[in-house]
Amino acid sequence: MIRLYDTARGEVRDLSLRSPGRVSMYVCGPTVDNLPHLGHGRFTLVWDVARRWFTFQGLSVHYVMNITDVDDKIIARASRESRSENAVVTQYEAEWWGAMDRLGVARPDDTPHATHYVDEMVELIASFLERDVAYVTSDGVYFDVSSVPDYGLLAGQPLESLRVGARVEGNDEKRSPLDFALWKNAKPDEPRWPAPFGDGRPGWHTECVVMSLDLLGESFDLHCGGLDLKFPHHENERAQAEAAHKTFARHWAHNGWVMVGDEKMSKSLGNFTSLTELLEMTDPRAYRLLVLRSHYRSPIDVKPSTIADAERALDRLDSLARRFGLPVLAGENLELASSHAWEDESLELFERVATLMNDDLNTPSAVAELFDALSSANVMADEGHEASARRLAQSVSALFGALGLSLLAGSHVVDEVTQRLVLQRDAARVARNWAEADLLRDELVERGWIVEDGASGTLIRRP
RNA sequence: GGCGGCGUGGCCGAGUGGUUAGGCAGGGGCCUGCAAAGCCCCGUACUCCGGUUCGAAUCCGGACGCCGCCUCCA
Repeated sequence: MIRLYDTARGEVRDLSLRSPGRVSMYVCGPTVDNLPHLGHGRFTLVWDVARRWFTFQGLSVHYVMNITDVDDKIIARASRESRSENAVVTQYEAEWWGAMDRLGVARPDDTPHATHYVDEMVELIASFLERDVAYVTSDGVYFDVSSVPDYGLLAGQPLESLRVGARVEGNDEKRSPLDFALWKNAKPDEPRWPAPFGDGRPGWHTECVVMSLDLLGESFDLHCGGLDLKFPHHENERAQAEAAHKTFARHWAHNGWVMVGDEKMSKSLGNFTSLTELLEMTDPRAYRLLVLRSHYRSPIDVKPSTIADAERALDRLDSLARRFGLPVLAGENLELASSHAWEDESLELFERVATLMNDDLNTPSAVAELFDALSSANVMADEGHEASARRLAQSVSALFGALGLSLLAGSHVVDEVTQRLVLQRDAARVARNWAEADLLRDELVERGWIVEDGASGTLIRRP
């Protein structure tokens, strides 16, 4: 049984699936108006891990993540840069998927785009107008939040208390400051779609209701996103579903923020608030490991010291792969527990990890278990129990693979000169010519290699 | 004003009412020709003050500090 924190209830509870063995997940994706930032990286990693884990456990997962390709910020950038909205969207969506690939985030099964669902949104909005839960103003159509009795469920407060603090701004034709735009009338030179209530474009909150229900159907299992979407975005999705008399998500799950804590550091050393930038300066797996090592609902601090910490921990994992020559797992392929043999220590490890993961995705404790097992495998090997050591190491690798983290033994293209140095050094060592061997090692190090002496001779790898 | 979260050893970061989290860094040792990798050992922790308890970092109350949401945001 998988247990997961449900934001709507404010507690960890059993994941109740619409149909046994199948998980339908909708994750609120990015607006493609800019380069992805660290927060995008975190939420995609968190839900990628969840998806992979569910799959690993034998569940059939339908994973949907939308792309918002119509939005004020997109229009603003297009106008600022004197190009079309489409050019902006095309560029930044490509950047998005490029970053996702580098992060090792598996592609969703469906990636609906808002602009492909405008007709359906218009239809929904029209039905709201008919039913009088929405109203027309001079600049568009607004949803009347007071028409939904339990509005505020996800925010954890009733409508009245939300209203007190809400900052009133802009359009005072709104009946309540909390009412939100379903449709924005087009201004000159803005993208527009025809609608009976005036040409324009959809507001942000409508696309996810329409697309999630279209692709996953009513009463789908899991609706995920960043904590900041809890209110008002998800609240507003819920409100629309309720108003449309549709049963919406069974569970709501939200991941915590990314903090860039040490501002001084980030300013001087590496101010990588851009995910793209981070991925250029570090092994992308380090970010995944950093994310895995804190609970998904906690905030994480991403800064040079925490990244460096993760990189060194990664070294330790990779050295296991080197020692046992483990194959590369994860990546675009989702691992299945059933494709591995679990016995003895491996089975116990698998069960401990599963217990932790199934308890609200306790990745930090699961990772701790895997590090423990890593040590055990090394000890076994040191003591000469090669076969069982290898089995355990393979299980560690498989379980990291289940979390989307590949252990890399590090295969490298070795040029001829380097190869000759390695052979010369081996010869020197056989001849017990240590001075020569050390000189050759220095030379290899200068050429950027890390040199280790293994049972079979000189081993080199890149740092 | 309303709602919510957090405060763990040098750093990151889990967790349970009573027995080692884990990683990184540091110290010592084993192994090694020397290293590296690996292994072993070491150190210290639970913001503060009360309370409940045989026993609390873990429950309750209070204080202090930090943060978030209520507005576009992953």
